Amino acid sequence: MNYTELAELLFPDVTATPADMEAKFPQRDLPEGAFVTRIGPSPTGFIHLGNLYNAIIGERLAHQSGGVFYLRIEDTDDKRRVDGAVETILNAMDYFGVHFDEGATADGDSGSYGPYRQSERKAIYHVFAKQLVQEGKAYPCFLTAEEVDAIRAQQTANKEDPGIYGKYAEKSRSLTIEQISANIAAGLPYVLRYKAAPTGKTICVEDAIRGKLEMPENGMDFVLLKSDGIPTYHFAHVIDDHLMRSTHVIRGEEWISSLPMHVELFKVFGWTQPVYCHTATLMKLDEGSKRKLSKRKDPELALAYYQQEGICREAVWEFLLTILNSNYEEWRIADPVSSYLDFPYSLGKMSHSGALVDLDKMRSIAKDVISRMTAQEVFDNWKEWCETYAPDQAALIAKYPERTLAALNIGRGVPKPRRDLETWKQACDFMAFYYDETFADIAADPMPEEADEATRKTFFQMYLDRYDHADDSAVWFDKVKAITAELGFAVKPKDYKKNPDQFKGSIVHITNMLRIALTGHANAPDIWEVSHVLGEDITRARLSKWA
RNA sequence: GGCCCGUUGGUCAAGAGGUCAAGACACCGCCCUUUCACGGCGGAAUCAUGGGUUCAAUUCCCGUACGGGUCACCA
Repeated sequence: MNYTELAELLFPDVTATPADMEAKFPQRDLPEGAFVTRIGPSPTGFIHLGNLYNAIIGERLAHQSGGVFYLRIEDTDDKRRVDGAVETILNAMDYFGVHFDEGATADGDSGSYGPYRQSERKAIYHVFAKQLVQEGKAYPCFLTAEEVDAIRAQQTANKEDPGIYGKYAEKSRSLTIEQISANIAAGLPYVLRYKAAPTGKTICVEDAIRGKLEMPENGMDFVLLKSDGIPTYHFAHVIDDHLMRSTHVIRGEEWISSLPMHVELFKVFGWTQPVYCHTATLMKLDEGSKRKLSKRKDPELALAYYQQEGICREAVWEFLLTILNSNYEEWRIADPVSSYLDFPYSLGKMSHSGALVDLDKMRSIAKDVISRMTAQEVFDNWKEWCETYAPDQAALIAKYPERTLAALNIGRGVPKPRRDLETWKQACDFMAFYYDETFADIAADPMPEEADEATRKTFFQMYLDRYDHADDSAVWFDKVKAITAELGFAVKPKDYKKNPDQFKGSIVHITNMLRIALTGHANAPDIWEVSHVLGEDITRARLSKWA
């Protein structure tokens, strides 16, 4: 077989050479130790936590080292392509603050190693496919889907490894150039397969996360180019990451089993392999056992979920960082003010096993994140979220901007800020009592039983009689204490606890009544502060209902 | 089924051949407190399992179980 002739027959239009490609996409001029990383999502219209998880690793490694982080769209599968999916990816990454130095954009590319959509790189792949054919390392295969299925069925029946290899590849491998030529002339579709030459050895790859990975070398005549001339993931990955000069390939552990194919291709091309970083799968606790997060069953897998719930981007980042690097939490405790971007992320601290996505923990982190913001930051972020997801709330915020800001300021800016707010969605519920429009809808907590109805009425009358909106917090509280004593309640909760028979209740119950009347909740911020945010009219109106 | 990856409390996890096996979230109790929150103190709770190697193994090796992945002209 004359391979040069075959290569010309298969790729008559390809005139560029691998050397041309090397020249066109030269080594990057980057400082020593700079990482070049990427994410390569498929535009299926669904972008999930795992995408963000890997994106954060790549982004951190690249940007911490003065390297490059880029976006490549892996759209080699026509059937799964969804219109607008690239925008979805871009929007989600932007929302979560993941920025690319180069790569696909909504309507094109930015950067000099493109195109960054695999569907637009056909000519590049064909240069290397042609090279492989020329060297006798790839060949056309005219097997139909039915024939391949039949082979697999037979292999399964014989308990053999499925696939096209060895004797099962013989039929295609032994085609003469005349037969191939005739087939092509007849318009028969074919794929280009890699011609495996297994030696029975074991390959060994040093994974940056997992350490040494050992497995049998590739023995399959796997597909390089599909019948439409578009490459499979395997071929595209090797060509792209080489030509785009990726130094590190960060991808999910589901790729470990195809590593032999990739290693083989890097070897036959004579290229140095990037460093592989295979990440653990994100898991979920379901009925007591761990399982992979599922697109169908687990809404929290989709990034859109976090946007809809209003979990702020920093919280998602910090949560992911805590499961990404085991020392992140300690770092954060030691340094509660710095941005998470200041954390020195490292591959060595990554876990090998699948982390469970614990929404409780994420909420706890979200509380911390929001508690560290200024009132104005909370105001802006919350309002922005409401504008898309809660228009009624957005209208209220717009109607009462000062009151809202003042409310958000309660217990904030102090060393130990309140942690009332966890998500923007939850903020709508929490903040409802600040607006008469939504206060009415709150299912109020029950008044404490320690005060019977008569006592309660008396209390509110006394309170309103003596209430002076101008009182400062100390004067105001002295009045509360005076009423408490007059009504036969203990001013110090401890006294009531020690001698429950001597008192009707304690000041706890008194303030509870106030709080519930004012906010509907037994759990709410400081009463004096709330009163002053609401203003005298609203305060008196709400309390009068109980007098 | 073959090949591969993994397994430290409920969860995230640190850890080293000899430790009282960190820390965080959640939980429970107490304290502080005008509620809540915050904070403080304390508690319960873990090395999947069976064999080796070793003076000593949760840590190293082998097997088993369990979980996961993968075996496409999908990524």
